[in-house]
Amino acid sequence: MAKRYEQYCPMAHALDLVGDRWTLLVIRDLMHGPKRYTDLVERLPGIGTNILATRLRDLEGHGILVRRTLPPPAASKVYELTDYGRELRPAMRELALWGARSLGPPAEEGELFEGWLANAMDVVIARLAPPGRFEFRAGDEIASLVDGEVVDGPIEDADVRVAGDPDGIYALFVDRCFDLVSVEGDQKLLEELLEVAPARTEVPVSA
Amino acid sequence: MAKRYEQYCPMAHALDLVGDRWTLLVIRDLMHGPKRYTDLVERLPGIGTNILATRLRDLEGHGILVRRTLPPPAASKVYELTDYGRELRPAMRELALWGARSLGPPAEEGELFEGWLANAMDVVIARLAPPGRFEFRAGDEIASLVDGEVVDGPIEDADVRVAGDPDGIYALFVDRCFDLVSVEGDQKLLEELLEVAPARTEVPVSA
DNA sequence: CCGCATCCCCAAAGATACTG
DNA sequence: CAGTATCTTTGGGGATGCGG
Repeated sequence: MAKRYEQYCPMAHALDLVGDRWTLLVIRDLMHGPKRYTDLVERLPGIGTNILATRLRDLEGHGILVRRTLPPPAASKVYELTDYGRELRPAMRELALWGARSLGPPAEEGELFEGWLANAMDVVIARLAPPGRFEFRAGDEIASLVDGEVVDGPIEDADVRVAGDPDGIYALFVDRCFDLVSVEGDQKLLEELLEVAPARTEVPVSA
Repeated sequence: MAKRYEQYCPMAHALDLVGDRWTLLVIRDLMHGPKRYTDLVERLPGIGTNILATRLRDLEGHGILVRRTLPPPAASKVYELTDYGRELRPAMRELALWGARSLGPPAEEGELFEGWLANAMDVVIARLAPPGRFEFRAGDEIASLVDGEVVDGPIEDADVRVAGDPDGIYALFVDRCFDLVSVEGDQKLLEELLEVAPARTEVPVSA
């Protein structure tokens, strides 16, 4: 995993650090907080344990994450982004925002892995979200937004709670269609939130 | 090059489109205008012609670039980004900006390939550049900035012309040190331009 | 269980040669 | 010039094993 691209270019250099297969997805999963090895395996279908181990070692070597042992009685190891690693957020968000344009609603159940809702919300709405406490449920997934920050799982004292299936949540965010979800709480605030979601745009080929 | 990551996530989807090795570098080289096949080979040291051919075919299939035949007498084929492809610019810029933080000055001559200066300038200064016409020479490379837009090669009627070797240009941009370059024209304007360059920041590991 | 290391196999990448 | 064809090498995916 040493240098691949032997040219003087900031982007080539960035790709030397985080351009390997799976690497950005590992970082994505660590963006919302530290995770254990097996948590990462769950969220990265098909990764192969050796690859994950290699990626984690490389990322640690580059100062992008650190390996930490939780205090007893937990005493398990977690991987956590450094500040340097967290500073990849703007780049990842722009990339995901571009990707979101040609990503339709979830096609098969099999595509949905733990954390998908939080990841999607982080891209679509977390940038300019108005202050407030929002909780979203799409099937089994629950993710929340607290003053512009995405957090995994449910929250207390939500201003708005939205529930639906994945398609319904998709329709809500992308088309601002409320027909397939149930909303509880301050609907005005929800509408305000959806204002900040990027508008749907045409792409040449949806593949 | 079909789908690699089988999960519902905007970033995973983006990486399915442009996450293959070399792909973002190909797009980077097309950002400043259409290029021929062999132009790309020159700018991508070590790519292997078959890989480039594959990447170009995939990118065309995804609507990110088009293959165009120039009108006679040139009649050669060029690859050109579509609007959809050009919209990757913000993502690429953020990524390169992050990469620039741990990229030192050029170490060996062998790292410098055609277009490196334009690529670097695009990242470092083109975002918020003040209006004006700037021309930079670093060794053999010449790139210019016209009202915030990077163009390859020299320009007429430059407000400022800067010349030096790669290290000197690096010192100018990163440390705002004028000692290793020669400046001709409106130095005040140049200083104003350098204001927009991101400040040097510490990174945990420079590797 | 969790956190990997090992092994096997195949697919993709690098290098080179060659052709329309 | 713009690729294709071929060959070799490297790296990834999947299963399994194994110490803590």
